[in-house]
Amino acid sequence: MLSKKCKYAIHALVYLAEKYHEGPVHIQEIAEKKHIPKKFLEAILLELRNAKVLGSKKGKKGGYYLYQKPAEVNLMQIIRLMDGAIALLPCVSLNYYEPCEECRNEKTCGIRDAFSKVRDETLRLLGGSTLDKILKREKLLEGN
Amino acid sequence: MLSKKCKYAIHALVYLAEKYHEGPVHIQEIAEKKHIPKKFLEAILLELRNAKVLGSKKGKKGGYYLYQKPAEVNLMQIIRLMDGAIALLPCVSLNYYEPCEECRNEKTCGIRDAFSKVRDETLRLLGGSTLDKILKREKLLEGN
DNA sequence: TTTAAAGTCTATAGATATAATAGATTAATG
DNA sequence: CATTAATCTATTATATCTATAGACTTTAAA
Repeated sequence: MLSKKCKYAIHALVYLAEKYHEGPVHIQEIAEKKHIPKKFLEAILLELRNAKVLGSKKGKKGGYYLYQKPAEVNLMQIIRLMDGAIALLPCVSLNYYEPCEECRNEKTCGIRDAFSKVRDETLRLLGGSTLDKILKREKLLEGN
Repeated sequence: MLSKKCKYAIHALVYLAEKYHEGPVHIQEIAEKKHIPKKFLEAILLELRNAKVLGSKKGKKGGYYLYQKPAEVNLMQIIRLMDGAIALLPCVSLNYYEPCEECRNEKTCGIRDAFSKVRDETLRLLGGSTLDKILKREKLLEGN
């Protein structure tokens, strides 16, 4: 399960993708529209900014904006930033690999195979899910 | 990420699948062979027993054994029992559904689609991964 | 140049979940 | 009936997640 932090991040980013051409958006506005605790959102947006996903501007007329194009930001990136590994086991994780304590020799472990496949499929699907696709889908669904 | 509890459960079950025709196996033995804290394993096996995945026998010559055949127990079941939902979002979970607080109307939420697909693929792969397949794979890998 | 608005940063509190342990009880075997 | 091993209840420890508080910094507009 994704953490709340991660869900908040996704929703905030979708909102900012919607406002992509409208300059910086206040934390306050995002928090209200997406029902996210403001102070918590603050920390999340800051993290996304440090990861160069968002840009920010201080002072009056300040706020946050997408630093990358909506077509260049996908769910895989966001989840990795917020929650870490996407794989279900550390021993099959690409970005957060750690050896398993239980299975002595990884080479003969019969469990890893299924989890590698799950990881591959998950990365494929989440990697292909960009902010602009999510936004297009919302527009489509709202149209009905 | 799976919890330790869940990983312990999988390893213990694979071990019991290996000993499928050898009668009850002591907790102590499983704990030692798989390097799992005995008391923690106790709780795990008990839960699997209550879920009718394992059977048990008390007293001398007692222990735990697979109640179902190794081909009938798969990773999907085990994970659901130990960790709950397999889906990454509660609003796309089949067994542990809960509405999302952030998105007001689920019908027009553009985020859910990718996560439904991830869920489907994950269930397919984990559901097909049975204890006997895992065991066969281990024998195969050890053979090389 | 002052002031208000808005992001930045550090610290921490509270809640929840995870992981592990202890001890008393019950059941089966020989 | 004594021994062995599972069962059950309770508790502790640790870690992570979620959220909040408050002081500081930057910017833009009055």
